[in-house]
Parts: sequence; C-alpha cells; structure tokens
Amino acid sequence: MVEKLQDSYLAAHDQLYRSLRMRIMYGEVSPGQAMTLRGVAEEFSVSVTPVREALKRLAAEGALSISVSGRFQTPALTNDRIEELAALRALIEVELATRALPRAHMALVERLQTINNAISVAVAKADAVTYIRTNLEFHRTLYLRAQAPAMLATVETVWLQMGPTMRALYGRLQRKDPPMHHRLILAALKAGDEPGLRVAVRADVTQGLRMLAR
Amino acid sequence: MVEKLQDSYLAAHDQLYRSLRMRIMYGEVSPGQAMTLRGVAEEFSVSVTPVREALKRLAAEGALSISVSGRFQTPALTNDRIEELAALRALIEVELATRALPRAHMALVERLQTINNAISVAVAKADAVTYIRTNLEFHRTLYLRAQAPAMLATVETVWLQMGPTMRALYGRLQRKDPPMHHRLILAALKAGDEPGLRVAVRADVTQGLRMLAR
DNA sequence: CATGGTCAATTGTGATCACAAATACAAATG
DNA sequence: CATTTGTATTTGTGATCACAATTGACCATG
Repeated sequence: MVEKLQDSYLAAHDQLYRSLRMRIMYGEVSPGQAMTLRGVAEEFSVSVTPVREALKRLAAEGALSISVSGRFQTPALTNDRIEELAALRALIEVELATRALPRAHMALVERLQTINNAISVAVAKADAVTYIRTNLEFHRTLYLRAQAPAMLATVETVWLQMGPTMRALYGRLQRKDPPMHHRLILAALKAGDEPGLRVAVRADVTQGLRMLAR
Repeated sequence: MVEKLQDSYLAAHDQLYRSLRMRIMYGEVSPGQAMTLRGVAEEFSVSVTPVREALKRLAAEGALSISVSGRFQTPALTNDRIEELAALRALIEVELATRALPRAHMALVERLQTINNAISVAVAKADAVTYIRTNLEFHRTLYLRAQAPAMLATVETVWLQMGPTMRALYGRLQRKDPPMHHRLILAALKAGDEPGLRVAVRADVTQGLRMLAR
C-alpha cells in the first residue's frame, strides 16, 4: 500500500464536513436549500454513513437546520437572528482584534493589505463568493495573531451560520466600493491605536446590518 | 399504535446526546475520561450508529476531544484555554444580562432567589454536581429573558467545554460560602442598575479563575 | 530490572439493509 | 377547477457486518 502522509489523510466524513462547511460559510448555497443524505452521498461517491455525520455536525453548529421530520436545509435567518449574530461577531471580534494588536507586526499588516487587494478585485467583479471568502480570510488572518483558538472557533461558527444569508444579502447590497473599514483597521494596527481598532472592527462587522433594516 | 405526544418522542441519538451532554456540562465525568462507542452503546442498549452521532456532535461542540486515532475523551483543558473560555463567558454573559435587564420583573427575581437558595444547599452539602447544575440554572434563567437564543446557545457551548474542568476545580476550591456575586446580581436587577449588573456578572463569571492561578 | 516484540482484544470507520415516516404526484371526486 | 384520496417515491434512522488501525498485555531478551 502507498505510504500516506500523516496530515494528507482525512476520514471521509471529515472531508465531507470541510467541503460542505466551505460551501455554506462562503455562501455557495442559498438560504433554505435542502440537502439529502443520499444526494450528498452520491455526489461524493460515499455511503450515507459518513454523510450523516457531516450533516449532523453542521446542524449542531447551526450551519444547517433540521425540520421536524429530520430533513436538512440551510437556515433562512430572521432579522432578529441576524442582529443577534452580528452582535456576537462584534463582541468577540473586537476582543480578538484587541488581543492581536500587540502581536501585529509589519509582516502581518502587509499580508492583510494583500488580502484587501484581493477583496477589491472581487468587489470589482461583483463576485459574491470570492468577496465573502477573502473578507473572512482578512479577519481570520488578523485574529490568528490573538492566540485565542477557542474564541476564533466560536466566531467561525457565527460566520458559518451567516454564510448563506450573507450571500443573499450581497445581491441586494450592490457594493461598488472596496471595504472602507478595512483601511481603518489597517491604519489602527499600524498606529497601535487600540480604541481606534475596536471602533473600526465593530463598524466593519455591523455595517452590512444597515442594509437589512429597510 | 399508541399516540405519541409530539414533544415526548426523541430519536435515539438525540436522547443519547442530551444525556451525555448533561453528564459533561454538570461535571459528572472527570477530565480525560474516555468514552467508547461500544461502551456507551451497551450502557444505553442501542447500536453504535446513534452513539457515533451523539459523540461526534459533542466533539464538534468541544465537549469531547478526539485523539489522533479517533478515540473520544473529555478534554483536559490547559490554563490558557480556561482563561480564554472564561473571557468568552464574560463577554457574552455580560451582554445577555444587559439585554435581560429591561425585561427582568419581580417574578423573575423571585425565581432566581429560589434557585440561589438551592445553590446554598448544594454548597453546604459540598455536592459539586448539584452546585454546578443549579449555578448554571441561575444564569440560564436570567439569560432566557434576553430573548437571544443564538447568544445563549453559544455560551452554553462554553459551559459544556468547561464542565469536567469545573468539577475538578471545585474539589480544590473548598467552597464554604454561598455565591456572593449572585446577591450582587439580584440587587442590581432589582435596582435596574445596568453598570452594577455588568460588573457583578463579570465578577461572578471570572471568580473561579483566581483559584486556578497558583 | 528495564526494554523491545508478538499476538489478541479493542476501537472507530464505512457500507449495506430493513423499516417507518414524510413527501410528491396523480387520479378521482365534488 | 378545486379538493381530497390513494399510491409510489423519497428520506432519515438504526442495526449489523467486515475491515484496518490502535491499544494493551504478556513474554522473551538484554
């Protein structure tokens, strides 16, 4: 048998989980879309057993909702729920950014600027999925410096729950400008300005919410 | 066939999940304790299939950790991880308490006082599991008034991760007094004192942490 | 006494099957 | 044409089995 590299091997249900998680978090599926065990199993050429584990896990994280009869679908969030999730993002991400600030050196800021350029390109192309993915990559790259894995995992769960809805919102948002608040975040990082950073992160996280209140 | 009440029926894996979740959250298992598919299956008289779903779900929520070879055990938290989880509790629970404050009427305060008495009894008996359960019930009862299900679910996940460790800490804590901060919380609720409430909740959540730093 | 090796038992994984419930669709009925 | 009924299909659930990898215990060797 071919020798497998330790970290190249993943159980089938774990590969499924990661693939589906990316689809949901980055808005590649729309809210309310159904997922069936046998449908996913056929697509990935596995049996239903690993699919069940992956879907159940996603449901446990709020990435999928389960109907009373046990069927899976991406959740269609109410406005109240969206407000709540945005508030959670604000709470946790402000803390993560604050913890990252003393560790944010120039190399990190440069990487963030590179990612920010990729976001601008996605905005120019009106590519919603790429926009969401690179935007979250911007935040994740910053927060990784906070050395707070539990907080990062928690906020990623929030991102996951908002994925399909963010995609649907992006359509009606009609973005034309690259992310303004990201520039404020970068400026505050360079200046070591903690209060400014907190305000900028909070504003960036809650900005999309205003479009919703109409 | 006997008619089943809608909410009395639960799938086997869901019953398992709830039972094991309670065991973990309330500290009935110690950190590092192993759980095997066949062991749990035999205990609950089911096959391994529903057990796998329940354990995987708990692992996804951080209530169990999975070794490199796939075995399940309750996590043994590092001090850094405990500090992080306590910080998450502080962030989210202060927000939940703040949101609950305007809705906290006299009937709620009375229920909280009743629960608080039960906590005192558990402390007097040195019953760690009952102490943890009633203490969390105190917090949950208050936060339910916040009408913020996503935040409550998030903080419950944090409680879940800390369960076994809280139990282990309780032993070396040697509590003799009923919860002092709970009285401060109740006083702030009665007075409608938001700043005081925030300080009291934060102090209550982070109090156990001081015992650890030795 | 410590260390390495061999073999049996344990453990998680994934496929398959039977089953019951829910759903979808078409035909029948008013 | 709208509503209901009946049937076929779809769907999630749980049990069982084979398999590979890990673990653990016992024994031999230094």
